Amino acid sequence: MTAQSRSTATIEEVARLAGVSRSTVSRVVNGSTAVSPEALESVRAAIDDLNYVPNRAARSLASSRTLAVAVIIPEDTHRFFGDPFFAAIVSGINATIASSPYVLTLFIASNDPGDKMVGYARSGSIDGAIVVSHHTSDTFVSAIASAVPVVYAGRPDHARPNDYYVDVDNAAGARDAVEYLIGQGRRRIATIAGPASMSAGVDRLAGYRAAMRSAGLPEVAVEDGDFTAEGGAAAMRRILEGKGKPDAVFIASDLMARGAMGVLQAARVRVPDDVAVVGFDDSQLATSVSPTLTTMRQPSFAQGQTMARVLLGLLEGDEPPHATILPTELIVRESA
Amino acid sequence: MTAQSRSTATIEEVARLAGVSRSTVSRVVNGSTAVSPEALESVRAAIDDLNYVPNRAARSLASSRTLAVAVIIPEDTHRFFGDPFFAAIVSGINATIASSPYVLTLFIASNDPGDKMVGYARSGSIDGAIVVSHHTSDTFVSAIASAVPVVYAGRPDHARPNDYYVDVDNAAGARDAVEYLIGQGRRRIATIAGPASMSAGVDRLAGYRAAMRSAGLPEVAVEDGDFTAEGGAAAMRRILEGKGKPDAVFIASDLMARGAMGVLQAARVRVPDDVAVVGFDDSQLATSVSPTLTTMRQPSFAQGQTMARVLLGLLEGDEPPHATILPTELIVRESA
DNA sequence: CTGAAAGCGCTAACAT
DNA sequence: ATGTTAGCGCTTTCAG
Repeated sequence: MTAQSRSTATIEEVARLAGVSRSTVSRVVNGSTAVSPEALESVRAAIDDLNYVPNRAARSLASSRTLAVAVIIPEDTHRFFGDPFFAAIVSGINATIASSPYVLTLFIASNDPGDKMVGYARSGSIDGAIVVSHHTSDTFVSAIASAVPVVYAGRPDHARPNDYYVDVDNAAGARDAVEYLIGQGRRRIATIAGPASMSAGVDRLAGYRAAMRSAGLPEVAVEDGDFTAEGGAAAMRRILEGKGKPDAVFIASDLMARGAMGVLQAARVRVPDDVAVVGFDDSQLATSVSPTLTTMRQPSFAQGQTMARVLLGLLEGDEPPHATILPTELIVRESA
Repeated sequence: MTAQSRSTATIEEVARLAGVSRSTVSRVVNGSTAVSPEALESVRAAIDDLNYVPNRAARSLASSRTLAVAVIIPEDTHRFFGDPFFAAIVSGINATIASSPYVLTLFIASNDPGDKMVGYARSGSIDGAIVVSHHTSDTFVSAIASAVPVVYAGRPDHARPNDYYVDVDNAAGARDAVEYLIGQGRRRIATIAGPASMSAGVDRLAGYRAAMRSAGLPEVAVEDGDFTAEGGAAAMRRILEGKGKPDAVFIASDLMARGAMGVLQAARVRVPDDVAVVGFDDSQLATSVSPTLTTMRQPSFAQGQTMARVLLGLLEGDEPPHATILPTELIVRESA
């Protein structure tokens, strides 16, 4: 049996059965108020009888809207599924879109030359998109943005004034984390930062610096850990080999923190007794390492929800804020 | 800026610029051979010039195919992202679809009353679907199946003769696992099974029984563990309290095996010295427990690829096999 | 409140 | 090899 053979009733047939015109059926389907109770009733009955579902292509062709939005993830599947950040974000997006008339399609870009996704966006298949990625600089993302309204997760690398994005307050989060360490009496606080090419990396480092500056404390050490466990370990090694022995380290991601804690353990540095450690993300990792990690929680689920809300607003013709910044929250555990 | 304002060129404009008819442009776009080199050239140039992308809705309306397939996951997002099985399956599907002309959209059914997804399938938005779920009995899945060709992951609960599915050889896998234990000299082999409501549970139990029977060994204990860690623990407790002290346990999932091993540990039963344990899945868990788990590996990525291939075949009008069964592989680690 | 009519952008016979 | 001609199923003015 082929797909073609499984045809549904058309609006024409519904109209005939209901004894009205196509227009009236269309009005009922689209919830127009200007329909008499009797017409409404008979149309509804006909729709039920025929099990009618409007053809999406025809509808979209006539109205030039699809009632579909896409989540676009320019990452390979491995990374997508391995990173809890994506899970939380997508769950949030999904939760919000599910209770709207829109349908959500998820697009993972792995192995995709880019053209297929861009073509999809430009072919009028979706009304809008949410782009979730660690590297928003992909050229094809801007090709999509020129075709449909786009909302980004996190501040885009080269954010333009009319971009829309939802970010967590990385700078404030980092500052709070460092201030917590200071409040604990720590004075020689180092940091392991994310890459300068990512806004989260930049902002978290800025937060660290702000906190240190306003407390009048010197920056003991600043090392780049590349947001990976290995990078975090290497950075920690460099810090230990340096002269400024720290009594605390603010580490810009849990993954890097795990790497760093391995190095501390190997060097027989006690956490938190000798060196306190604060991470960032509050991923599952935070509770699976030992000692458990004190870390800044990112509201990723809420971020997803918010992005969806912004996009839906955009599609309704509202004027949502271009930037929405969500607060973070310190989760205190054993490491600091 | 609204979506409507971002219009693309139409086939009409391309035709005019190229100095040919719409039909010729359509032929070029669709790769028909019956086009003269000159026409082909000028059409291509015009397409480039105008940055033309065919409108998907119009195309789909005229041809009644969408060049889109969906992966449908009737699970909540939490479960979807938490279970590595889905990650592997979806990656496999994605890998195969990516190198086809089809576009893949992922549909997670959480919070969905079902109607939206069914409507989507019935509205002619997709040419076919792959259903990946732990519980294939959802009624709305059959509603989808009546609208477009569907391929299932795993044998459906009440498989009908013209269903298409790709499964792993659960029975053979279980038998091999038990035979491995027998080969190790184990004689008093118990099993913790999955629920009788799931084909994987049924088939793995059948495999255990077949192996025991043909070795002439008695079934020491058969307990249901419900495919959860807690269920596995409870089942193990029941086994330990029973009279037939086992020297090995075949456990139908890694998750249950983890629960069971916790109980063994608490009861000071040494693994594998006192009791050997073999799991099923080869999930990440298998290497994160101690001792590491000997387990049957499921080829989930390949299963995804195969399902995609079957679906594409179906859409091409081929007649792929209704059932495809993939072999499993024993991964020997420390627990047996 | 309702119907008639004109497309939306494309494909697919059918001619030529 | 190419153009002409009907639609695909729906929305949307525009009359009435």
